[in-house]
Amino acid sequence: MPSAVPRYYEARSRLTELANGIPDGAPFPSERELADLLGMSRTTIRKALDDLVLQGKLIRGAGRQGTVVASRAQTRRLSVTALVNDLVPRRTVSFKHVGDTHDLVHVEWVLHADDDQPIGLKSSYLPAARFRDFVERYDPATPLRRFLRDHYSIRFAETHPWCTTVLATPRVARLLDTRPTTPMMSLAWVSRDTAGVPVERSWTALRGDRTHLTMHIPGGAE
Amino acid sequence: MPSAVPRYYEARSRLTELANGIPDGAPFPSERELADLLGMSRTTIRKALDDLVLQGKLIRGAGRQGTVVASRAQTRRLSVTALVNDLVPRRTVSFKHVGDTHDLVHVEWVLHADDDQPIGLKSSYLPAARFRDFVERYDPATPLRRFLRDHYSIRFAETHPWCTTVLATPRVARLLDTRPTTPMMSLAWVSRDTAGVPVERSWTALRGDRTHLTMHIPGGAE
DNA sequence: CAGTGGTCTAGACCACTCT
DNA sequence: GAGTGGTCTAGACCACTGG
Repeated sequence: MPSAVPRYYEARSRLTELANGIPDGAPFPSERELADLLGMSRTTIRKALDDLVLQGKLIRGAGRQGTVVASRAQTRRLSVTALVNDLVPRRTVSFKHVGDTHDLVHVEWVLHADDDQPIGLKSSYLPAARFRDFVERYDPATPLRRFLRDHYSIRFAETHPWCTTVLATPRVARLLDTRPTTPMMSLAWVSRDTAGVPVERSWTALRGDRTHLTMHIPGGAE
Repeated sequence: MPSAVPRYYEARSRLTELANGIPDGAPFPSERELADLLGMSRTTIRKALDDLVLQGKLIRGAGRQGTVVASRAQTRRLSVTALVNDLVPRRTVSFKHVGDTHDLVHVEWVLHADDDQPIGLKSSYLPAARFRDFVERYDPATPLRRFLRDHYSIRFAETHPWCTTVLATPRVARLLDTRPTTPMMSLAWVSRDTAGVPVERSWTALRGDRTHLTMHIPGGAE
């Protein structure tokens, strides 16, 4: 544990102030300029910038685009219940049988914010034996659980999703147009029918810097 | 966007395999050894190691301690409902009046896993005017909302917590014995009484690599 | 083409901890 | 004292994007 405050902490503070004084969407000084300005190496500046990017304050662009101050209020509020029950994604990534013996159906969606920015990835697995013709019959514009209820008469028991943080894998990062080490929220669950049999297993990765996950706790008792 | 796969991705894959082959708690090779072994610079190795540390697979120790493979199953399942309603933390950090005019009471707890590792920080604010003598009367071993119900006859309406990811601030990192840029889950809520008046505002930061937040979605309808 | 961010190297010094 | 992780530097090359 270092006793003195690292230089990139100081850099981070000063760059945060700097970013706050620059309008949303306006260009941020280049890394080489900042290194010169603060009298630090570009490596140290980059370490400080990494934090601001992870916080969602800055957006780095490729090539001549440079770094830009992020627009505020890009975060989307997303309800856990809606995510599990009746989410309608805008784009389907894949849709096929998987598994060594083709015993699972896999559906994958990219979730978008209102401004069309990709903010998450949802992946669901179903047992193929129980849902014959699923691939042919399913319309991705229908919420998955509603479809299962209406076309396969599934009645769902209560669900217990769990949430944690993960780092974006290279594949997820590519699909969501973000960097491979962006912290993300991971929300996973197993849907069971009223008999307790697993019906669907899903896993969702959400960009932590763009998403607020909302939930519900009943009042009254206790 | 680079076309070729960066070397630290390859390093990360190989180091992940390496870590999986080493027993929990056993020492990991030093960064200089690994740089030599994989034929990469220590900087590149460190970048790969950073990811494994953030994932919770490795733990870095100071001085001669070196890097160590983390023990599995250190993650704690924590229910959102329990966190809001009847959490009993093991240690209280502070407990005082705050605000410019001393109009708020602030209580802060460190949350521990079963093995005494700190995994989170909970911070609650109450209006001092409504809860006179709170500081004198409150016993931190009692769940906050139960105390408010029993001693101030508060009846709570439903609560809507929201969750997102944040980076640990230096202060939080120090309290939780982690590094200042560790990704954490942030869970916040406002408790209201049945009249809709805000009673308590709370904010919880949880180590993402040590915590699974569980929630509940009713079955049946829809 | 010039300038950007992304990656990578080979050094260096420090505070720290174990033996 | 020896070796560790934490920090920092001054360079370098690359793929990419805009004018």
